[in-house]
Amino acid sequence: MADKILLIDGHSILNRAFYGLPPLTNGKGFHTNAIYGFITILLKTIEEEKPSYLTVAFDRSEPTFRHKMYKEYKGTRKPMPEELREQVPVMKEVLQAMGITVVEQAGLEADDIIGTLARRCSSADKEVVVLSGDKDLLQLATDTVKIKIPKTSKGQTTIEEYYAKDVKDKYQVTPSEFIDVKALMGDSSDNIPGLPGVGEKTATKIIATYQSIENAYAHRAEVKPPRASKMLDERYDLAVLSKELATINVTADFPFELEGAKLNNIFTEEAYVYFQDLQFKNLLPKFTVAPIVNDIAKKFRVITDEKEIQTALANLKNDCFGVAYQKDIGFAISDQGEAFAVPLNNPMTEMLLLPYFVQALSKPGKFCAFDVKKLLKFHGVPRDKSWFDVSLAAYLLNPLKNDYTFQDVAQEHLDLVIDEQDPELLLCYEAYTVSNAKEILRKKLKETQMDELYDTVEMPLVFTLEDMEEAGIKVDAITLKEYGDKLALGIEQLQAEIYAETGEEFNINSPKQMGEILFDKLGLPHGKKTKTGYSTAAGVLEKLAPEYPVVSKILEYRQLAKLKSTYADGLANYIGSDGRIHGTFNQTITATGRISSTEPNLQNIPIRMELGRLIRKVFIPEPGYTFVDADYSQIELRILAHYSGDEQLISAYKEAEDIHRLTAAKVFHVPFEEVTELQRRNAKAVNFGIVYGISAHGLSEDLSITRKEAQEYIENYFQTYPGIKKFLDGQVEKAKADGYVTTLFHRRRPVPELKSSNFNLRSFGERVAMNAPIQGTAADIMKIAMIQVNEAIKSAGLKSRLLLQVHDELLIEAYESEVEQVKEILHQHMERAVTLEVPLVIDIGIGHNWYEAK
DNA sequence: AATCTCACG
DNA sequence: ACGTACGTGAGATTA
Repeated sequence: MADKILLIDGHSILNRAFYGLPPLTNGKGFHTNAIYGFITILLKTIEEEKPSYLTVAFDRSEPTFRHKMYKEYKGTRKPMPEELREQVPVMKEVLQAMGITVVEQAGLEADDIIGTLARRCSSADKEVVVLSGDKDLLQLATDTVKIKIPKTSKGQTTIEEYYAKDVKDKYQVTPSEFIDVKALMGDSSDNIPGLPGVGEKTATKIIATYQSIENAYAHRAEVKPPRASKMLDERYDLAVLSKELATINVTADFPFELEGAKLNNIFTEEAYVYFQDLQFKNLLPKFTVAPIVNDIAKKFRVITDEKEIQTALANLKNDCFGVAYQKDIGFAISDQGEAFAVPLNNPMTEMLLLPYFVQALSKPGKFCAFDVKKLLKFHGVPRDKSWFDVSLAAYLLNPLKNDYTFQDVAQEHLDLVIDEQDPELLLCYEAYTVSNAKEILRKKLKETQMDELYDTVEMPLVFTLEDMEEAGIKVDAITLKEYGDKLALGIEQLQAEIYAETGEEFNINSPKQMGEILFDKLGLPHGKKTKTGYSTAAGVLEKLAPEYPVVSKILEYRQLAKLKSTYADGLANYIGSDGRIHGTFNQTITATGRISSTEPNLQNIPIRMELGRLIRKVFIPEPGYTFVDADYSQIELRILAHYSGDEQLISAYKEAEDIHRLTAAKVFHVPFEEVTELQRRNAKAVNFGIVYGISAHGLSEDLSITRKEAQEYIENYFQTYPGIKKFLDGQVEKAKADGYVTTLFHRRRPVPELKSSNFNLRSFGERVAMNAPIQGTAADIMKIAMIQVNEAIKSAGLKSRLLLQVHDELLIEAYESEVEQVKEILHQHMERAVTLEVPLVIDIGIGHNWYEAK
């Protein structure tokens, strides 16, 4: 069989991959989706075709002859999005690292290179396969030149294959006639003018009949329809030019050595480095050559003998240890570049193993770990020593990641790729990574001015959160059950009524079924559509409720169903044997620096609606204790007032004036005393909107007013408080210039969206830049307050305990005789956590359950 | 696994 | 001409 050569149209495949895949980035924020898609399709095609030679052709960035021609007609092309542009040079480097020849030539487009190579190779008796995303290349098809075009439909990629006869079958014309068809119909994306009024159908018919533009012109009088006949006669010049533009040059002059394109092993060491950097983890196993000699693992040991464990522990040097513990696996300790693991196995049970772990942690010295809070849960692990939590440092340096793993830290900060399957060695790697990453992370924290934030806020907070998780909150299981039963009754009742009124039994929890019943069957006017069907969101249904009583019942059903599934039933599952719920507070989740709460989420317990709010009655203190609840009054607006330096706002807060009323008076130009309820409510919404990064659309949606009115509110607001406008604009400017914004305590929030070519994403980035410093500073202040409140309670030897944080609120289970002292501590440390231009104020509530206390 | 909906600050 | 308020987590349905 003749040798086969595969020719790839680089830009068109890269383009397809870019638009066909969701945005992917490596840890450094570099986009990788186009390269990934290209490599995937490249591997698939090599697998299918098994070519002996391979070449990828790219356009050069300089304008080519044909580009110059279009410019006279259509101006410039749409620019390539930045997210794709940055991938092009790297794509070429990756191909070169894989030993694949890349051809690009000034003055030639990739099409011309491929056309010429296809012609030369098939003359040299080679089989030729062309891979392109562009069907223009079909003009190159012959009996021995095959064109492959990937097509994506319904998420499935299939590759269509065309020899000359397949082109004829599908398009009714031969490959060379295909040029004339395209020339007649034109192609706006390629800036080929074509003949006005001639589309695909007409063009195909003309060429199928006359074989070429020239022959059609010779018979122009007979050409049908008359419109085309006329155009051919009058604008033949346009047709000729179009044909020139549409024709791929197959006789271009450029050097090419076939032997240089020989396809060898593409999984080279050089390529491995690129794949690591791009984080194509699933492709790494394809590399069979041991790419990088990894001698770190040589320093790892697995110890099972108890005597040896003793010896290893005794031999630890006292400086800085890395420690790791994995449930059901064991623990590992790293010391000065070495590491050993003590696995859990028969006969080493957890009971026997834990004391060794605690013994190791009780040695003098400093300790690094990936999740210190988790380690503190083990009985006997000392807290009063120097801990360094690597996950927190990694989070501060980039708070946008979905999860934090020590493998990612090793790759990003130590340039070490860990591809280890053995669980015990993996544990050694973790211990090794955390001990070795400490210094570099400290250095980076210092460089970003976040070392103080780390040392005085994030790291100490670990202990506060662990105290809170250990304390848990008592829940009255019996009352919770009764509450659930009551909801179940209501749900049953409403369900029956909804079925009766719609005349059908369906799953009310299914938005799909509900949409069909409401909008198709009953013909109610539908509002927004989602990508899968009608929207049945509360906002849409509320607009219909006054006119259609059944919709109100659906809304009520939804409310009850939510309360039952998420809260009544949901919370019951988390009540422990001590009658308390011990949730988890997460410190490395949010982009802004807030903490989050999971398993269960205790930060979204209902309060806004009375029926939901009742559930707070099941959260109760121990006998002899009382709840003391403290929340910051308008902390975000106060931070905004501080940042803006606006004298009116600052003095209003100093005088404890009603800020929403003041805003209403200014924005609506009425005397302070004459502000109506509605005006105050609207002004409050504007104040909220400002904190979120105001947009006229968002505000109009929230207030059910027109965009124009919302725009006027906003303009009046900025006129009233010019300092706020200046501050918000400044944040957006800073984010554009630096790529991030910061809080009062130097916490960073990167804003990569501002670089996007997508308008919506960019607008989102602007709102983020305005909101993050405010929300983040509030989070910082609350964290500082929590640490201080918790410490003050403990150092005063009180029995009272901090239980929950809900962003601007702290809940304390206070021993009854300590209530006054606790209130004093809360005032002291929450209101004085930081000194701003405006006072910080808290409101305190007291009660025998959370409902009463708030 | 993705989508929709809805609970909170 | 476009389309969203900022930040979260959980349950139910559907693909």
